[in-house]
Amino acid sequence: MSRKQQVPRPGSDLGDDDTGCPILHVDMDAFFASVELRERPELAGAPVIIGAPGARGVVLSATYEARRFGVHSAMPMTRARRLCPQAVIIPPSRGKYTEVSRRVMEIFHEITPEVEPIASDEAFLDVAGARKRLGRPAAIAAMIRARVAAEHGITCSVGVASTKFVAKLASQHCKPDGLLVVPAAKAVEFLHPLPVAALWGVGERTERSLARLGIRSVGDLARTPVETLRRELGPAAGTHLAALAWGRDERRVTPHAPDKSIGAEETFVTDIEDPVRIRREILRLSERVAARLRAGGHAGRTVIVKLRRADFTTLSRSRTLREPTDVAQELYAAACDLYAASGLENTALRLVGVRVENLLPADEVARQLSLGERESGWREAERAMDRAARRFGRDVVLPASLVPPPFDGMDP
DNA sequence: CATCTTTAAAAACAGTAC
DNA sequence: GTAAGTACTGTTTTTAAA
Repeated sequence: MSRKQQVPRPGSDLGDDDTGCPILHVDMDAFFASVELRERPELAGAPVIIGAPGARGVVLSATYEARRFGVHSAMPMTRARRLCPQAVIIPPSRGKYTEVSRRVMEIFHEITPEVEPIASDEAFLDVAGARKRLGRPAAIAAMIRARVAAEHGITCSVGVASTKFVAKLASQHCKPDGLLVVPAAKAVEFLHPLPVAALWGVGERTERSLARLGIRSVGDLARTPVETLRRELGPAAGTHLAALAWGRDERRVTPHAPDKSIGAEETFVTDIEDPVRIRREILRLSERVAARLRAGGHAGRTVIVKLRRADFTTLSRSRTLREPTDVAQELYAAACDLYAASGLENTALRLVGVRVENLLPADEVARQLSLGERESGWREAERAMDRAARRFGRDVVLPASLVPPPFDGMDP
């Protein structure tokens, strides 16, 4: 669900020679909206927006009919409604999209194990090894599109190229419901007319930096000395973009990289100033993060608290623990200290978040702890909570401070 | 003894992606 | 008057160690 604007269609025909183009980028079209439309066929052809209908939400997905009004992903819902008042608004059903995503990815895995998911609605495939069994890359791409449409009732677009980022640009270019091969020999010709913002990694800020240098197209970028780019954008980004501008991209398709951090955050319906309530939210988030750490067999050493003021300015504070943990109470303790030290205990906040980095396998922690140090007992308590939650459902097991007060008819 | 240098790790932040 | 949630990479700054 890229929020970048569609670029104009290519002026020239690139041909369809897929020799040396083993990389596929598959991207569902308006994914969440398309999934919803399967159950609401009467809405086909209508502007539909997926997003929380209440306050403070953003657009998660929009049909092409809605996009014609200027609506796009990540846009504040209030603005989207104003741009397109007649749009049908559907609240998101995360689980549904995850399930469709999983099954679409299964199709990819039938083709090759070389699948790199980028998000629930897109993935890279390296089909070099499937050549003998399934045919040329372009044929495989067409087969994927046909199967996804037939088996799941949604359309997708596929880019075929010799490198990841050109494949990605190709799928963007032919969307929706398209297939585009960018022959290896035509990559530069394809790239140079594109606006720099089309490149993966060039967002709003980078685009503005480049515009100050008079760089608007990828061709402009290619003609700019690497030194200039490195100075302006930093060594890493400068070097990287200079290579991309000439179609050079060494990155391989790499399946399932393990998580490097796990976190949870939430924006309040209305801003909260009361530190007691903030701490209660921090506890909730700590519970969620710890449960996910344990479910994945991780423990983490660095706890990060994210705080966003009413005016949207955001700060983060972090602390590295002596020992990694997967225990909510320990995350909570560290997070509360960080919150207290932030000096924002009497400031209205619109968002808090808790995140854990420096992950490692939890069994190593257990082994280390058995060599001497003893722990608080919270770990076992929380493991018991995990088990109870699996038996009886989430939300039946809560820390006392998160149990809603009983309604006795007297409390307002 | 105090200070300077280099390196490493941690912390804070910025930017980007979907 | 708007602006989710989750996660990654890279940069700058700070702190610690050597």
